[in-house]
Amino acid sequence: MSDTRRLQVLRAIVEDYVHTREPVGSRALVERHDLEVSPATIRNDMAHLEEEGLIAAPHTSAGRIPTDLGYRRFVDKITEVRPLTSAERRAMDTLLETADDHDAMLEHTVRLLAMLTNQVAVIQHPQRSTAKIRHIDIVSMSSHKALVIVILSSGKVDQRMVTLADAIGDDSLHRLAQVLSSELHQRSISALPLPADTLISRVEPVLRPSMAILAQAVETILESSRVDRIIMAGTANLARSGRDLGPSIGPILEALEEQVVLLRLLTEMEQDRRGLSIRIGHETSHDSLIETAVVAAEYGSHTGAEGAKLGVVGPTRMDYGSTMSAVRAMARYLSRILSEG
Amino acid sequence: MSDTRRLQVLRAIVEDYVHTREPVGSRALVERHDLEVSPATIRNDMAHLEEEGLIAAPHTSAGRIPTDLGYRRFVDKITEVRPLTSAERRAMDTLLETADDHDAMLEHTVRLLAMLTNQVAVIQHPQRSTAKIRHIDIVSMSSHKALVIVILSSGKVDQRMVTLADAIGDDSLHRLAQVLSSELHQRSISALPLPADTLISRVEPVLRPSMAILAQAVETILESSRVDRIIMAGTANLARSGRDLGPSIGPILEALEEQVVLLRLLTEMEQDRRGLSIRIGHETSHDSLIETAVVAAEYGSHTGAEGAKLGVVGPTRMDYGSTMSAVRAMARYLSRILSEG
DNA sequence: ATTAGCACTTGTACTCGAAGAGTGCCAGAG
DNA sequence: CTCTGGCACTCTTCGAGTACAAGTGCTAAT
Repeated sequence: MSDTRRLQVLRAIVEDYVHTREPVGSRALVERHDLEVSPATIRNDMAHLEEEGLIAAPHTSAGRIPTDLGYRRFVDKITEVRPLTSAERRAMDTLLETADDHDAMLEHTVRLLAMLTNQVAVIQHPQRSTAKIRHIDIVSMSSHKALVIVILSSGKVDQRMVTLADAIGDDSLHRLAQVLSSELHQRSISALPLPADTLISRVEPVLRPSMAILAQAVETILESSRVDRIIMAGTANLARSGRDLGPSIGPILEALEEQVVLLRLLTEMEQDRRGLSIRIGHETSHDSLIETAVVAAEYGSHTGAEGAKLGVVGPTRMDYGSTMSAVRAMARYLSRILSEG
Repeated sequence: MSDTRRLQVLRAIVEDYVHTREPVGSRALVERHDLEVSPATIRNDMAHLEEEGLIAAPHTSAGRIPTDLGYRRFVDKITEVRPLTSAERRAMDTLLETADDHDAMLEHTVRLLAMLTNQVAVIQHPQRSTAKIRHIDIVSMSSHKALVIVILSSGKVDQRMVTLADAIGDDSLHRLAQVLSSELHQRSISALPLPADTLISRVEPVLRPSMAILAQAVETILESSRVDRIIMAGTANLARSGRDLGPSIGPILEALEEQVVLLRLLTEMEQDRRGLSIRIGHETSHDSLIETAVVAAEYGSHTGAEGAKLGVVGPTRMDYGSTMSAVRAMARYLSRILSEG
């Protein structure tokens, strides 16, 4: 019992099925690949593979298609990550030039990834739990309204409008900003709650009510800045591969729009030795995603923030080789740019 | 020839078809609506309506369905905008409470609109051509890197990372920010290019190369802040109404992701007397949207910025009455909040 | 202007049968 | 023990044929 040939057969089945989207039979298998044995032999191997739960036959008289488990083994044992083509390299370099601010960077990245893989691409905003406060600004918008702006070490800027207790002049506002900024400088955004009492005691009594409001606003900003968000691109690609995705792509789109689900999934996925995290079919443990696979990789990990991921969501019947390489390359590329910037 | 009855018939056809998604025949028509004439009479009317191009028969022996033109007349002559239900009112009020910053506001709005209408909702970032610069900040990120932050009168905050010509201390950076901020204060963002020479002459020679870079950065920020963007929600709803949208929703999703198309469409749509802009089918003059209709309304127009729109994109076979009312109510509501904030 | 009746058209649903694809198993050869 | 050829069997797919239902357009009568 040639064990290596069985793997070959599995590989051939996955590749053919990914290519043709049709169940693949023993005859076609020996013809398309140069396995130098007869169809009957292949049939025996296929029977074994079926026993192992790696492939399945939709009908008695149809060929076999890989199961989730089959894809899993294919990915684990067989797939080699393909190097990027020069066209893909070039696309990434163009990305660098058009990189504007932090958010635009992520957006361009996710779009490019969607284009490269022809699938839905997602990217997590970097978790900034290790980020620090770099600066705080307050800008008067009208007599009682002001905009509180918090700048983090990661380069991210968050803002929030507040209504002050009293009409406050620009000078006092400036004073308040200075106190906030110097008191909280370099404070980790995960160190909550803020020392509101200290902050308040640092300013003249007349400013104290407003300072309380401002401190509260900063705290709110920090809290919501720890909430992860996901940017998505290429949902149109879902429709194109709709044939693979069961009856309707509606539930999938819903799951994707419901960022919470995807976020949790991305977070709990662990990287394998190749630096990739892959979930296939039921492994996503989410019913709507039962016919999809997620391929993700961490990026920016050496900048201190840990665990932000990017990846793609596609049908389980996808070209894992090129998807994996695209995702990994993208993650590395983005990491490099972020650490340079 | 009772002309008013023909309109009644058209209305009935549209309503039935929207409701049942099936071609509607003369018999069903007289039964479901209490037109007190016989099917034969209705048939005569239908023949007239067909001549006018308002309805069409998919097959000789099927009922009639409205054409784009039919929907158009229905919308123009017949539909009355329905008042909101109390549940909808309540949902909008909840929205107010969760309104955080400017962007979150728009995002919540578009999500709510998607939920209310069960369709894809879109909202244009307000065109800020009339917005003014309120404040400019510069925050040092590392020895040569700094973050330029521009705060606009609309409350929007834009930022951009720059690499300075020389290592510059916090004091000098602060000085540069002060010059920029005071020189450009209240300047309209559409007044480009900036008076770079004046700005540069205001600082000591040693800072001038960096000032040139900063001025350039501010200009870039202003330029890109004039570029409109679209936020979208509810794409999953597209899939659910997929039956109405022809062979595949792929091209539609693509058109929506391609924001440029939608942006131009929204911009050139003109409001009717009811404060609504509607394009039906071919009126969108975009092939991928041939089976969709766009219902939009301007918001925030009395705050000075003109022409920002929000709306929904759905199948031509939609419930125009409630969609129109939801869109209009949402636009008014958002306008009110924006003018208060 | 409206109505009743009727012939005509056409899509839909269903059945039947033939064709094609692929398997599983068995017996035999290396 | 592994591989192979052969063969019966199963099951889906596809086309043709047919009956049926829905709905129209027309004509003649009111």
